[in-house]
Amino acid sequence: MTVAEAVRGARGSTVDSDGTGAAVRHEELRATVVDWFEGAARDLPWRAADRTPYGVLVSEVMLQQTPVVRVEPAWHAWMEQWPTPADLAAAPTAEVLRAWGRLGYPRRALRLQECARAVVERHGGVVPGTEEELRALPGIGEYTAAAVVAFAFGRRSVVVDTNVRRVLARTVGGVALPAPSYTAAERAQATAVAPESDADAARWAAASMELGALVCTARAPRCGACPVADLCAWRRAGYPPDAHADRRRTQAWTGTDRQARGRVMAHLRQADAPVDRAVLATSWPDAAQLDRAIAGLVEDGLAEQDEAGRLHLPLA
DNA sequence: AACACGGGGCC
DNA sequence: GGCCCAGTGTT
Repeated sequence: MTVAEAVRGARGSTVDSDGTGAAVRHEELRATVVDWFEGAARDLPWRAADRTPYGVLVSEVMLQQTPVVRVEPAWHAWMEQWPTPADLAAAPTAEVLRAWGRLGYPRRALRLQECARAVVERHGGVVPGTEEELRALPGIGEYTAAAVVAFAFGRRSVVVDTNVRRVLARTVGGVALPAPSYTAAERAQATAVAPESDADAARWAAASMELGALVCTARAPRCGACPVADLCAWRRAGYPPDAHADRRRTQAWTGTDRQARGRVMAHLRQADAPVDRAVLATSWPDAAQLDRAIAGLVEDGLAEQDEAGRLHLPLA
């Protein structure tokens, strides 16, 4: 008998302290999703038995807004080149930015190296295991701190990423999608659903994320393959449509300052010597926009100018 | 609370 | 061509 079956069998006798049935539903939801995860979990390298907290941390930072399929090869190369925080801390920043490649949001790479340097300086090169210490590191926010605590250390935390938000919005909230930005109410809901024990909380975190990534997807949810379809509030309500569809704005891309920044970074990554602004101008037609991009990159520490005004990636 | 911040793949 | 992705830091 699986855990979920045991829970379902015991449902009639389960104490329902608040009279709403919420405790029972949470328990059944968790147990069913965790059971499903046992057989459905992807075999990702940062989940391997020989994983390190540093490897988990690197994967989490790379996964901030970048899909798994694009992170996996970059993660392998990164871990081979810099297996420990001390290795990353000692690397030339230009190499770090080149290894980051086209993962996007290169400031994350900068912060990841700053993070490694902080780990060396503050924690003797050992990734800390509490949310408070992790949150104090560059590039580590609420989500990543919770994820490292759960996935690297197996301790309780409330891990809420875009997948978990969607799973809870649907199964518990009964709506198609969560609000455009993360709300305090969602945090409270996620906290209420999270199991008490370290091991159960860590399993639920991984399993609920995986359900959102593989089944309860944003675009075309595979409800026919969902282990919790029969207790999903959204399904029970008849799949009402997204109520904030009008408030979701799509990010412009073509012709934007962001694209100009990306173009300059791509040029600097492949250059083996400082690049003159006139050369960069051949790859971006709008001079004012190019100047803004360059100024922004220098401001962010992603590029530097030599005495002749040529651009290059930060050396150290 | 609202913005800025990459890039690629899929419908 | 719009939408989405294991978010964070700043204003």
